Amino acid sequence: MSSFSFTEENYIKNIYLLGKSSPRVSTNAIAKELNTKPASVTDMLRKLADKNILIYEKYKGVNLKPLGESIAIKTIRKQRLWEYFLVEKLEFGWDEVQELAEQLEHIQSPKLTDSLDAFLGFPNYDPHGDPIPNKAGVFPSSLGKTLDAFKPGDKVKVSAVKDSSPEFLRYLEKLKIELNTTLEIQEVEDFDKTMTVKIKGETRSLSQISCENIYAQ
Amino acid sequence: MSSFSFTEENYIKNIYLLGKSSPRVSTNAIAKELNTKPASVTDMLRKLADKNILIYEKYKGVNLKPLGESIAIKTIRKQRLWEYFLVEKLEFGWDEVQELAEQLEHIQSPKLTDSLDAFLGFPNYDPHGDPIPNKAGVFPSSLGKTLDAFKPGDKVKVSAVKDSSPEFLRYLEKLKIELNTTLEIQEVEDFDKTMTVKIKGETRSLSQISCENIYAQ
DNA sequence: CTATTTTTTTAGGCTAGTCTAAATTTATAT
DNA sequence: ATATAAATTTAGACTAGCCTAAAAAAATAG
Repeated sequence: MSSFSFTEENYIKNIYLLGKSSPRVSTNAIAKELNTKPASVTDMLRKLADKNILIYEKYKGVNLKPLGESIAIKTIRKQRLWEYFLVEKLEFGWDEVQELAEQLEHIQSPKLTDSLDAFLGFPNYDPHGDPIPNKAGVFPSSLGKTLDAFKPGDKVKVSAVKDSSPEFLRYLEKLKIELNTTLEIQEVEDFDKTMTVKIKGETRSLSQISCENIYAQ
Repeated sequence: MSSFSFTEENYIKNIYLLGKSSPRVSTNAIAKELNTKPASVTDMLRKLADKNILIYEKYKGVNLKPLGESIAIKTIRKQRLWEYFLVEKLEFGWDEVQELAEQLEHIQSPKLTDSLDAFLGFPNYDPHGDPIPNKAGVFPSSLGKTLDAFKPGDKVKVSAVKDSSPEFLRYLEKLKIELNTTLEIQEVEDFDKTMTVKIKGETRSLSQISCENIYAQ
């Protein structure tokens, strides 16, 4: 069981996140993200390449290999579970948990992560709305996108909710929206993004806030 | 706000704990406790002496100064709160939390510690029965001993409770026992350690379990 | 297409914390 | 009290991770 240092995990996680928006991650981008100098990044990239974490070609940027991706996802899972814990259980503000979660995410113990997950009720999203991968490394976003990402004419199936408070769930019940309900999107109001949808034959409107809290595909 | 590294905190905590059983803590004892070599310990002792954490005389061992003690107590507080969390909330066995708590105890955030304390209900003892210092660094044992440690004839004043569940508190209320109530211990049953005590003129009996949950001095 | 700017790498050096091996001090046993 | 053993310190070296300054490569502008 090779294990990775605090610092290595941090590099790997951030390379993964930067990789989402650009195919090759540059030395400078990493340095900026981690508040270090490009020279230090080069050193670390060499090291991580040797460890089979990523593919590194001089002057060409890097890409994670499967091993690197899996470490990144595990780290992200830990980070987001801790953020959820801090906000939901310890009553931190969602804006003050970042730094702290970045310390907690590097605690080494698979059992801890999974116990925490269970204790929190297997949340799908952290307080910032970012998806929390499950134990197997699968992101819930593979459950679909939030409703506001669709457009008139789309016919979609409800796959999950983001806000799972009793209030919201009761509201959905009233609208006759449940898991696997089919929605036909008819119109989106330019002004406030209110959506008109057809649910089981009935026409309803959903506020932007509601749409952001319903996943469909 | 000078802050201390993971490693420094660990040294300080262990020196404090070793200091409980011997007046001067030796280099070898520290090395054994931390699984390092005596030579490494010497280096660190020098450094900590320079930082005003402890008094170090070559070949004579060390003693913490007040600053060192306060850091040690804060670290112990964190460790024991995390152990409590892991056992009570995440359902770890009391025998598997040591190593993990030693990682968690070095997370830097006073707010985290106090929020965790509140979330856990301000426990006085960790799962191993070791006392958890409060925010001010006071150990609950300085609140007195549990009632079962006293003997017939003793006249004591209630200073705290260990179990602070609503059930237990309600039971105490019924017995007219509150903070600072004076108890006169009359008799202790050999068989099951039931105590007969006089409370505000009335004679009552307290089971062993109750006695173990009442602090007095 | 060449000159300049930007990005990246190399070279060499720093600190924290660790180690081994050797030297020194203290403790112990006769 | 002195010889031996045990504890401790010193000296010198190592690794991880970081830095600055300078060199090299790639991108960009005219």
